[in-house]
Amino acid sequence: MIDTPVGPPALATAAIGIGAVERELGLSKDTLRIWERRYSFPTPLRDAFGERVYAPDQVDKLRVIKHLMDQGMRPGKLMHHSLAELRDLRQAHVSATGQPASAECTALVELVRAHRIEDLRGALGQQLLRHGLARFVVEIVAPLNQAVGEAWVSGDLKIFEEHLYTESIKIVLRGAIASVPRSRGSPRVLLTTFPREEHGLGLLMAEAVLALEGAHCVSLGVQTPLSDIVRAAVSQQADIVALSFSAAYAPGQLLDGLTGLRTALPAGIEIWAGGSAMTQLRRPPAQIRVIDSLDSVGAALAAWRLRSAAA
Amino acid sequence: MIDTPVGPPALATAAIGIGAVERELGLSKDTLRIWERRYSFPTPLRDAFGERVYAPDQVDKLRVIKHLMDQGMRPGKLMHHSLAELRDLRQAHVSATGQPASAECTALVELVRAHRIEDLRGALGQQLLRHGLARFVVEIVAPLNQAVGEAWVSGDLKIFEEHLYTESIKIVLRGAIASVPRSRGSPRVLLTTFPREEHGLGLLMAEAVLALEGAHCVSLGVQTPLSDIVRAAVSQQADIVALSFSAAYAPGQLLDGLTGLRTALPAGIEIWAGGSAMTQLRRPPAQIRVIDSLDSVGAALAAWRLRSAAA
DNA sequence: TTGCGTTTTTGTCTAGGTCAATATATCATA
DNA sequence: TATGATATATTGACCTAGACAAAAACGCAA
Repeated sequence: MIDTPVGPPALATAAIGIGAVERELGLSKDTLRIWERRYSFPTPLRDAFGERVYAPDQVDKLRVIKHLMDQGMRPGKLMHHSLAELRDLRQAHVSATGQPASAECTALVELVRAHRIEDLRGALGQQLLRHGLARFVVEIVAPLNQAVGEAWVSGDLKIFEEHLYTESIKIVLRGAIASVPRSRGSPRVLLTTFPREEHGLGLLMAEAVLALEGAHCVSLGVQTPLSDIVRAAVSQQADIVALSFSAAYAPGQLLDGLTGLRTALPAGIEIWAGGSAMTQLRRPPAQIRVIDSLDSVGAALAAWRLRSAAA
Repeated sequence: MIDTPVGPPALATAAIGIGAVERELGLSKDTLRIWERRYSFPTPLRDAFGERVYAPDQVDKLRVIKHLMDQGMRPGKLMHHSLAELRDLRQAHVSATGQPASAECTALVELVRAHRIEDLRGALGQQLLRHGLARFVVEIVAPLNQAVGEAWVSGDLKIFEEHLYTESIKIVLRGAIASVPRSRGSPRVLLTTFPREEHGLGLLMAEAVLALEGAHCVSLGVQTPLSDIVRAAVSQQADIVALSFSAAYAPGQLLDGLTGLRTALPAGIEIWAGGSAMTQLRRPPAQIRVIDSLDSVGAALAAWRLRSAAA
């Protein structure tokens, strides 16, 4: 049987409007227009009504630019490079900062690439059993996320493959969390993300580690407005509010949000913040516990319990 | 122990900028500005820099307006009414279209309101056992969603309470789905939502019913770009692509998206679309199966199997 | 190194205009 | 009385172009 090429040419090669780019890349219309004015990129064509129409390759380049900006680079430096040069830049950045992927990791990414999700879930479950939940999260899931994210930007993985991967991880983690005996213990931790932050995987990883360490977790899911985080923390008698920020989260909103939350939240409730956006912060705000890595959650919890016992 | 008023005055009463309103309500800046010009509402104050600042009560009114528009009403008719009048309008609309909430439903909403999420989860689990998964989804979860949504718009429930509710339902449903023996059966169904549609609860409900009926479900989670839906459907050898649209989904984008997807997708793969946005459509696009209610999923599946056997 | 002004960069906001798509109202026809 | 076509009104997405605060980078002193 011949593997007929079934790709959706009409969609994949179709040029798209400014609204579609905004939705797909998360770059506002204002931003797209002003880049065009300032940097002469992108250079969208115009349709019969004079409206901007972005070619697929420009969208690809914009995607890479967005990714590099999420890593802390600035648009002015990126805009004039070619797509190939940008890929090199990214490569250099990755090899400078990240550690090489483990063999297990590579094998799992291979399963994603082959769309063998049944096998992927099986393999994940196996790794979970082999390493235990804590090490599974820290040593397998975290680097795997990294690797899949990288592969996506370099075009090795399509979005749907990333979705398949994410869903699989979520299923495995949720299953594991559900099987941790539900402790009524302390501290009580409220987990959520700020508005605009729709990545819930980090949250789930944190919940897994916290639950395993005997904390009482209540998750609100993603995108809770600040005032509601406060209300929820009070009503649930939380000791800690745990927040997760992915790399794409705007640093300005992050700091404003955290300081605002700190002010609004009763002093007795701690704020723990983690995720890649936190590690890039030059100066984390006062009164916030930054969780650099899921490794350190256990220690942080132990410290909290000591403080709590002393008080 | 006295229940001290701990509300976050600084946050709750704070006026917000146009960008914040856009994020919170999903009304674009363009729309907010043009409403102001055309209808003299909203009437934001200006800060020291001449930028729009929306008072909390206007945001409330905008929220209700948005909700009524999602029900099919038009902005021009709504804008000049007071908040109280809008609430009456909504009430009238609800009593005209919806069926009254069952006793079980009311009791569960009460648990949400009281923030007794442990009890809520217990009660949900109990209902699940009592009714079985299919009837639980159709007779409990669906009306409950409705009731919670209504309560949120009328201000009876805060967002965080809705989040607590949603998370609880998701946990219960996911647990149930995981316990359905994973069939390698047919049809193979790919579940997801379009970009901009971030409500995954409907998807989960559909997955529960489908899985129970012996379909092989693969969920991509929410917000998959069209071209990736096509790629995923092909790579996973899906027979059916199932999509969910909440009330807020823009009808224009919905139709464009569905027809675009229909064109791009191989003819052998069916598209099933459900959710409240679908029921409001005057004329559903051709070649799309509209699922009016989760009730009808069983029948639709049976029909598919008949067609499939005949072919 | 750290801290503090200065300059550059950057994105969000302002205003008001255009226009296709959609919904509604009106009228004609079977 | 329905159905269908046509005119009119409504609506929001897009346009240009300018202003300006916040953030980052730079230079320099302690």
